[in-house]
Order: sequence, then C-alpha cells, then structure tokens
Amino acid sequence: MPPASSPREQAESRILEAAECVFACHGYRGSTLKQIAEVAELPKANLLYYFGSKEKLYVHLLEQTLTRWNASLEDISPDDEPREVLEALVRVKLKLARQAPQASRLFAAEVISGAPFLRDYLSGDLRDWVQARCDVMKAWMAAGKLREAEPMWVIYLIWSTTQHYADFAAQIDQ
Amino acid sequence: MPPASSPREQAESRILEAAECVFACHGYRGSTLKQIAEVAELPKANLLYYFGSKEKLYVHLLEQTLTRWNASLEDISPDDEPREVLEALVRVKLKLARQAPQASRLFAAEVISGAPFLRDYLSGDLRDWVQARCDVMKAWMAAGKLREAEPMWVIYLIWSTTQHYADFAAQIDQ
DNA sequence: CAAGAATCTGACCAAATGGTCAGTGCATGT
DNA sequence: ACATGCACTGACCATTTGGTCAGATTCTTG
Repeated sequence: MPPASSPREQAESRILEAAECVFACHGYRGSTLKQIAEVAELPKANLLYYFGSKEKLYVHLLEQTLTRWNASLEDISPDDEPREVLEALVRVKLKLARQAPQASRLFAAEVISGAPFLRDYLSGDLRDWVQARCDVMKAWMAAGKLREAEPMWVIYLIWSTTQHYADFAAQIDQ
Repeated sequence: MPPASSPREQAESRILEAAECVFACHGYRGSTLKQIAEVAELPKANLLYYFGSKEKLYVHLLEQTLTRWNASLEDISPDDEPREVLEALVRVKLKLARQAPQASRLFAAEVISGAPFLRDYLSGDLRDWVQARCDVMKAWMAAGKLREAEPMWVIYLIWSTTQHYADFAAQIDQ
C-alpha cells in the first residue's frame, strides 16, 4: 500500500491546485493546459497522464468543490429557528467564499457560461439540496415564522452575495 | 451624408450584438471570432474589417456597457432619504440586469477573470462613482439616518445580488 | 537482481485560433 | 465612361491548442 502521499497523490493535488487557480480565472474554454502546467511547474504531458483530458480535469475539480460545499452545509428542519439557520447558512457560505475564493470563482465562471458541465449536477443532487431548503422555508412561512418570499430567491440572494464577495475580494481588500 | 442606418452601422450593431452574447457566455479568452461570426451570420473577416482585432471589439463592448450603466444611475446627495435612494439603486441595477442580462454577464465574466481590461476603468471613472456613493452613505451614518456599515460592502451587496440574479436568470425562470 | 508495473516526458500531430491581404464588387460623383 | 473609395471576403499564414505515443526512468516485488 502506498504511503499517505504517493507520487500520484502529490502530483494530482499539485495539478488540481493549479487547475483550480487557472480555471477560476478564465473558465473552462479560456484556460489552457499549458498555462495550468506552468503554474503547477510540471510538464503538460504529466497532466494528461494523470487526468486523461482537459475536460476530465475540469469535471474532477467541479465535483470536488461541490462535494466539499455540500459536506459543509448542515441539514435543516422546519423545527429550527429561521433566523439562526439562515444566519448559519450565510456564515458557512461566506466562510467558504473566504477560505476557498478560487473554488467560489470556479463555480461562478461555470454558471456564467451556462453551466454546461454542471447542468447534470444542478438538475440532480444540488437541485434536490435546494428543493429541500425551499420546502423548509415554505413551512416556516406557513407557520408565520418567516416573512413571505420566494424561497429560491432567498437562496440565490445568499449565494450571490457571498459569491460576489469572493469575486471582488481583491478590490475589497484594498 | 449616409442615412441613419448605413451599411457600416448595420454591420457594426449586428456584430456587437453577437459579440456581447458570446463574450458574456465565455469571457474574453474563451470566445472565438469564428463563433461570434457565426452568431452574427457574417464572415469572420468582416468582423476584423470593422473592429480591427478581437481585443478592440471586446473593449468597445465594455466601454459601451459601462457608459450605458453610468448614464442610468442618477446622482444622490446626503439630503436624500437613504431608504428611497438605496431602493432606487437596487431597482435600477435590477432593471439593467433584466433588460440587458448579456451585458450584466459580460461585466461579471470580466471581473471574475481579474478585470484585465477594466482595471483602468475601475481605478478611474467607476471608482470615483463608487467613492461618491460611499461618501454620501457615510454622511447618512454620521447623521444617524443609516445603520453603521461599510458603504462599499453595501454597494457590492447590491451589485452581487442583481448580478447573480442575471446570471441565474435561466434557472430562476423555470 | 530481474521482471514488471508505475511514473514521467520530449517530440510530434491534426485542428483551431487570431490575423493578413490581395482582390472583387458596387455605389457615387464627374 | 471612368475613376475613386468604401464594403466585403476567400484563401492563406504563423501560432497555439488539446491530445498521442514511444520510449526513458524510477519504484516495487518476487
């Protein structure tokens, strides 16, 4: 059994890190393997050796990002207090945008370009995730615990705010 | 004197429309002249004839967008009522995002990729515009007319919300 | 040590990219 | 009729792109 950091794991994480950076800045089509290879300080052929193709590398990165995000976002129930849950939701998402601005940007770039690769995911797991939150919010509204509003818009509001925060991070920091 | 829609004007607006669509989806580097030409239903060489280069076409589009935006955003003064002004600001930006989602996306894509072409503009006219609003908000806070908050964040909040609204428009519409 | 598997990479390829250019129409004024 | 300038474009070019591959190197294991 290979140790915790086999050459494979080392190279893969190095490549993923570089790819995240480049894809986040230029989107899928705007990024080149050459540029990613330069950032990773590895020959281009090495990326292909480990990930097969540009597309596979990109999708791998997307899946990794969404898996992490979903893992960080706890479940909620209609019995919870809306204010606390929503505030927690904002804080978690904001923390993610701060901790992993690259991933946040990557996600935004993908969505802006029409989410060609995410579409399947959005109509699957993530869509379910969103739907579940919407249902809880509707229950809150029915019980008078939350002001009437379109739940999906609330989620988009939270996403958009934190997302844009990450996108403008450089400018905000000044 | 040529009539209101000379061949030049017709072709240029046709090209700009197509370019806005493509650049908005894929950013500068992710877009190709071939694709823009196909959308515009014109030969590729025609785009170059009128705009000289891909970069010039892109910058032309950015300038056009920002000029329109700035024209639509009225002035505000410390004597105004914060709630009204901020609500107006949101409504105008939201209207722009609805009316011209492509331009809104174009702007977002440019910012996400580090605003390489906008940088000059952001540090010039637009920055002044932002600064002016921040000053007014600070005056409001000093006068107790607005809750304490970092003014720039308020502006980013408004931008991010409307921006993301445009980006997710297709999904929201469902 | 030997055999085989895993790791790595320079050199190469077909396709696509931004851009050039010579040349073709075509309207207008003289 | 003819000259002039604008509008237009097919064919071409150098470069870059994602991807392949044969072979070199290193590691693991019997």
